[in-house]
Amino acid sequence: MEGRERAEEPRRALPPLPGAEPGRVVTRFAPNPDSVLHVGSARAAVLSHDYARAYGGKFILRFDDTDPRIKKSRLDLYDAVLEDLRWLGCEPDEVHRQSERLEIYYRYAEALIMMGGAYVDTCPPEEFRRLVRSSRPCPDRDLPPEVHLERWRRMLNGEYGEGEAVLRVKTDLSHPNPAVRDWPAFRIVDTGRHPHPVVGSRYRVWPLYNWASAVDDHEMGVTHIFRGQEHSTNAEKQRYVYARFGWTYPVAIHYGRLMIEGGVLSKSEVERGIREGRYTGYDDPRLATLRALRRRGVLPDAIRQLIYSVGIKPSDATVSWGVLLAINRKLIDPIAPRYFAVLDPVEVRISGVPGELRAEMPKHPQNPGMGRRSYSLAPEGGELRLLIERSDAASARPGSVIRMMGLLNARVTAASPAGLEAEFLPGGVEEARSARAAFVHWVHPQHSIRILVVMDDASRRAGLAESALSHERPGTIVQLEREFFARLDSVDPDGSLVLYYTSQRGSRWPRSMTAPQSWRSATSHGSNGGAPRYLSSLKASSEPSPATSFARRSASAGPTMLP
RNA sequence: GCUCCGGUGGUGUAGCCCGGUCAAGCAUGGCGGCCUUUCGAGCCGUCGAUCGCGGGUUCAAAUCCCGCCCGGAGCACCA
Repeated sequence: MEGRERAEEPRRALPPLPGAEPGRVVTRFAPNPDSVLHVGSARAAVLSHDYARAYGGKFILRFDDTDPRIKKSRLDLYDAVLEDLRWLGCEPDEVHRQSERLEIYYRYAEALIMMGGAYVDTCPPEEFRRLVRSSRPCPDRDLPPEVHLERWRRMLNGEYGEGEAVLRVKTDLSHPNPAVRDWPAFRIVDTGRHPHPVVGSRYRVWPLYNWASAVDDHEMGVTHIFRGQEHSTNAEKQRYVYARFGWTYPVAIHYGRLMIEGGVLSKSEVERGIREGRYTGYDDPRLATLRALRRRGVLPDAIRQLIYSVGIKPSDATVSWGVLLAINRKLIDPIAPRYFAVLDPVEVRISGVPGELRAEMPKHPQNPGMGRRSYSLAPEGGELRLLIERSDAASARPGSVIRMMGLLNARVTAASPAGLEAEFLPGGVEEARSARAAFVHWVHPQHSIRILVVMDDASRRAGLAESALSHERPGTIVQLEREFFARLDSVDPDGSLVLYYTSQRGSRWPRSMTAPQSWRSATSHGSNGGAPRYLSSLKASSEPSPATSFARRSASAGPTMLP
């Protein structure tokens, strides 16, 4: 692992962990369940989990839910976080909630008070701040431990109101960083008015982050801590507690923020946006939450590889969607079955079709084991009507040859904004090649279903896809050939199959900068300028309501878990 | 303001500790080409950084030293 060989591949493995002994590594992921996980939080989770596994150690999930008031936890989010974590492949060995461990924090507090290492401060906050800024003690500081023990009991008994007393850890009043000087360990919360979602109003004295964290990391035998660099002064604060008790502080590794360019990530912005209805939920495709990425068809391993490649340095990193999606494409390409879909359809009328034609295409060109999709298409009066993409039709010229992939070749005889007329040409792929034909995908009206694609900017595009698509399970990531990857999601109330856009090659943010011109016309309601009557009279499918069977499977399948 | 931390192509990252083989590797992106029944997938090629700026040490600096500039984080009875 050492040596100075050049990296020729993106990092696929973790660098060695400082101070790690095989079998003795304990890590923890400590979120506050006040929102769902996003790519940034995934960084701590993945590193903590993967290092624990790499060294045969233990990975603990600990909910840091000790603020019943400002960063209030929500009961439903404890489960949501665990679900996100499992999806990421980070199954915890133990799960704890700090709100259920208050007695433990109290015990250590008492011990420290008796050692003279902590005191109950009854100075008004402003007064304390004024004193400590000039390195002077609050008068309470030098009272004997017995007095503070007594005050501590009174705190617990509810004899002080909110803000009237706080337990502080004695550190160093001349520490260069005022925040480190005698930092607070416990404060009083009126849980009658602000009940905690787990323990209600059972406790009034609540530990602050540094106390609960310090005690738990020791109690749980944590050896390595991964967290954002905003916690680096906290490590410094906690070292005072460890020194007093004679404990060894874990190896703390701080890293910078990980953001996705243009992806909304801030907890408060996510919460506010959802509340105000600007986002459809935690899984709105514009968000960089894990749930949004999952719904879009981003695999957990893509996120993991991204985190590995960004590494563990303390500076912030803003990666583009392109990088994440490119990693993801490499993973989904081998497993995504191929289907035809036309989002902005125009009609092609092909005359001279000799008889019934059979289209048969592999679901995956490199993986025959995935099966095939096939359709028998009967011409009416020698004429076959197909739908193709408007942009494809626009580049066809009378006289040119067009290849309906997997089906037939035809020579274009007339082209207009309403569509194409063409005449059947015998021959297959070879003939099409030598005629320099344009290879295009198509949909037959009688063998199609309606689809609705939720794009990465949350707009919706309606279209048609070949009917076999309806036999795929929800959660499957497919490639709509020559267009993009998308994840099968659900069935819309109007019967359309709903897909979430995953990505296409070269996609950047904002995508509209690079989108083909044909996309501009179709934004939210699925334009169909060329064949409106045709589309509206279209039957959803010739097959026995595939949408319904899809819906049934969809309902029983539960949350989508990809292999 | 104070305390930490960081600055390599558009973006992310490797190298910096142990100076030369680094006018700098990889990925993404742009461009061009190829492709076995069919794909905006894949493959190949190519474009793009004198390594924040200035000075110093040295035969030699992205790598060591000093100064400056820029950016981030922290400075809560939040986590």
